[in-house]
Amino acid sequence: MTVPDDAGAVSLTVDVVLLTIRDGRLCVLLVERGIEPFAGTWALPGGFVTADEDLEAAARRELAEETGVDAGPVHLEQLRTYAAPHRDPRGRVVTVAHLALMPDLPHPVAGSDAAHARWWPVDEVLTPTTHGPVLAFDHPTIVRDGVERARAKLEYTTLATSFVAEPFTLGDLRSVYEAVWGVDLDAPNFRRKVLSTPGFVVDTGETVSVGRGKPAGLYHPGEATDLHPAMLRPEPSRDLTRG
Amino acid sequence: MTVPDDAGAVSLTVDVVLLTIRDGRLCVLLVERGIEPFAGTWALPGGFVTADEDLEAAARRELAEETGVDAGPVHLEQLRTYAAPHRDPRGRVVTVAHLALMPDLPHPVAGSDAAHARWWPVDEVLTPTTHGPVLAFDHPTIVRDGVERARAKLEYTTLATSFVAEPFTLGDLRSVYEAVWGVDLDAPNFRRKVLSTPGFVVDTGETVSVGRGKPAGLYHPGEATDLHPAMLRPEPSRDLTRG
DNA sequence: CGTCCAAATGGTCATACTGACTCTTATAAC
DNA sequence: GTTATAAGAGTCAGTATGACCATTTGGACG
Repeated sequence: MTVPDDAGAVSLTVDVVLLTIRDGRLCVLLVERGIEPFAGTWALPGGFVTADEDLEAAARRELAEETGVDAGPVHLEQLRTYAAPHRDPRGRVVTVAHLALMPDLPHPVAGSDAAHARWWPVDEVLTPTTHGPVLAFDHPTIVRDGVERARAKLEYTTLATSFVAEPFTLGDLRSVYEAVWGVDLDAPNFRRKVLSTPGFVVDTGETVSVGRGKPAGLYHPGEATDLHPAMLRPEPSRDLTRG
Repeated sequence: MTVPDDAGAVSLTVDVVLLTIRDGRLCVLLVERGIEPFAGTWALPGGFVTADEDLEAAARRELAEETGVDAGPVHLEQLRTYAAPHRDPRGRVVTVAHLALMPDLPHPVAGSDAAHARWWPVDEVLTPTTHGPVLAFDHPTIVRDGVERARAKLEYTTLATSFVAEPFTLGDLRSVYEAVWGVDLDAPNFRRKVLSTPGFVVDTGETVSVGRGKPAGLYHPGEATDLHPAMLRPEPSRDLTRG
């Protein structure tokens, strides 16, 4: 009782849209390809799924191997599967894209295989520019879908906390929304919304002072995962391509 | 420049969670398996993706072949990919599950291969009962995910119209929400919400009278796809397993 | 044929949430 | 010490919602 060799035969890969926020801009991690096809262009970290490995394990392994990112602390979820017949010139390659979010830690983009990994602002990736990267395969579509998923999930989940290191201030958290959505949010209203959502954040009781301004309270992520009602996303006042 | 035969080699299938509403209950279409593995149990319609076919085409083809459903009018979207290493005893079979919604038309569950297709109320599928079906593979999980996706999308999209034949009354549309969510909605408030959302429905100007009660206005689906703000889902008052 | 019923439709009102805004406080930079 | 900056506290009007009540209308029923 086995599957005929040719029944639905494909090569299966995972790719990871790893997002973080650097200098107030939403950024995606890309790896420069050293081999054909698409040598010299930039691709999402990813690779073939091995024989006895599930998808999430494959995604975390590839993340570690190709970019030196310890996938332990990052949020990882399945995004979508891309299977257009000729998306890969080598043959029928189907990829299960994943979305990963992490804070802007002193990023270990320095591993062995990871020498060619780099953070790119998503606006430079999504809008073709002279100084932006050229993407391999259908990765522009995948990046776009990943970013849109992230934008949507900030509305109705507490996932924004995945973008900041602990502990964080409400200003840090607000900066996440502003960077991902490309809008400016009213600080008092944002504060009211976050604090009125049970379990969104937990007050540590401590404060920090960063440069000018009144010291800010420090928080940890709470137990809540969903926002009811949702955080409303204003129309993009800033240019969304600034990501 | 090809992929080594063994690199990420899997068999790829599509499966479809086709939902409709019959007699006020949310139902899923299942097919009785005639062959091993899982002969005699019930499975989602689906099958292997052919060499030059994309996923959506495969899903529509399988729906037509296995259940006689003309996939033209049904809403179809990718749901999630399931790839646990031993989910299929025949080998490494990965399935891309899809979610499909259709109105309760005089359903053509009568095609050739489709002789073994049947609608099952989702509550009988999700909660093991003596008279409910036994599902093959990891299809219980897939059905659960599909139903949860449908419930969620009714909140923030106009997808409920995919469950009703045109033209429809606001009572028909409200019944969709009530069946999928397992709640009772206030008719005047529901009406206000739907009519105040531009492009949710389009008034035909005609009315119908069905049995008792004041004749109801008839509507077509509008151009809108998203609901802002969302339709709020009350806590399940009715038992959700009645789904 | 008249009455009753059920469902659609048309409203009201209190409450919750949001967006826009002002004001105060506390710290670092100058 | 003064000022710039950001956090934090609070106000107020507009909107959306949930819970109701009232009216309309055609078929069902006697």
